[in-house]
Amino acid sequence: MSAFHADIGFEFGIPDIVHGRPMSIDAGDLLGWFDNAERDLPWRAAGVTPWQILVSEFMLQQTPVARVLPLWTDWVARWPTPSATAAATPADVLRAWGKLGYPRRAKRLHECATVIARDFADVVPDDVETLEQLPGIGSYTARAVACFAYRKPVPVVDTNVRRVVARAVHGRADAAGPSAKRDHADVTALLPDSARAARFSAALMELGAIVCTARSPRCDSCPLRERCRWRLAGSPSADGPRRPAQRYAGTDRQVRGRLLDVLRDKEFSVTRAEIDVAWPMDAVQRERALASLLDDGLVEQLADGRFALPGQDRNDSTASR
DNA sequence: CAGACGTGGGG
DNA sequence: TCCCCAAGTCT
Repeated sequence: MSAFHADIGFEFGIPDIVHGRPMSIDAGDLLGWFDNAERDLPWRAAGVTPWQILVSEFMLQQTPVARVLPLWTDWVARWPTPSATAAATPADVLRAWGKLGYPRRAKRLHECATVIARDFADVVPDDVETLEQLPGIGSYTARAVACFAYRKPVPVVDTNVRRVVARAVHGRADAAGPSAKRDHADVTALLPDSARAARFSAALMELGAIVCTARSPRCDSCPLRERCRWRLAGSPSADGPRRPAQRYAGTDRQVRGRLLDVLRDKEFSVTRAEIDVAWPMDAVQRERALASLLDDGLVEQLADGRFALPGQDRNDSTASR
C-alpha cells in the first residue's frame, strides 16, 4: 500500500499506471457517469442555436445555473438571433437582465449581437480566435461556444474544470492560480478522440459543478474516485494562503447596483434627486459610482440633466424637447 | 497581474 | 450572522 502511494509522482508528468489503466482521468469513466448524471439544462436541448448557447454562456459567467434558469428561456424566445438582440435598445436588454448581476455583461452581449449581425451575417463565428475578438467573449466563452455549439474538440477551461484537474490529476485540494497555457495543455492531454471531446468537456464541467464541488466534494459518488490523485493522497486540505474574501456591503459595486436598480424600475428617466435617495449616505461615493456607470455606458444623462438607461425611450410627458 | 465588477443562496 | 463562492472579462 505504501509502495502504491510511492508511485504517485504527481510532481512529474509521468503517466502512472494503476490497475493496468492510465492514471488521472479516464474518458470512459467520466462519459459513462455523464450519460446518467447530466442535468437537463434547457440550453443543452436539441435545436438550440449557437447564438442561444452564447447567450447562456454570457449569463453563466460568474453566475450560478439556478439563477440563469428562470431568465434564459424567455430571453431567447424574445430575442432568438443576434439581429433581434441588436434591434433592441441597451435599455431593453438591461431591464431584461434584471438582477442577474454584472450588468456590463448585458451591455456587452448587446454589443456582441450588434457585431455579429453587422459583420458576420448574423451567424456566430465557430472558431476560437474570431470569437475571442467579440465584446464580452474571453478565452472561456470562446471555447465553450466552439465546443458546445459547434462540437469542436478544443479544451474548455472554467473554474470547474480547473478544480477537477487540480484534484484528479495533480492531487491538489484546489486549483492554483489560472494559467491559460498550462490549463489548456492539461485539458488537451485529457481530451479523448474528437468525436467525444465536446461531450467530455461538458462532462468535466458537470462533474465539477455537481460532484467535485469547491466546498464539500461528494467523492463517494464520483466516477473518478478510484484514480483521483487527491483522494489517493488522502484528500489533503489546501495549503496555500486563502485569498482574502471580497467585501460587497458598502463598496462602489453595491452603490452601482443600487443606482441601476432605480433606473431599471423607472419606465422613463429619473431626476438627480431620485438618484440621490438611492444612496443618501455618501455623496462622494454616489457620484463616483454614477460617473463609472456613465463611463461604462450603463447609464446616460439626457439633455435636460435627467438620467436614463442607454437608448431609453424618452417619449414621455416629462421629456424635454 | 491584481483588482474591479452584482447578486443571492447555502453551509 | 457571516463567509464563501458561482460556466469570467477587462484593464
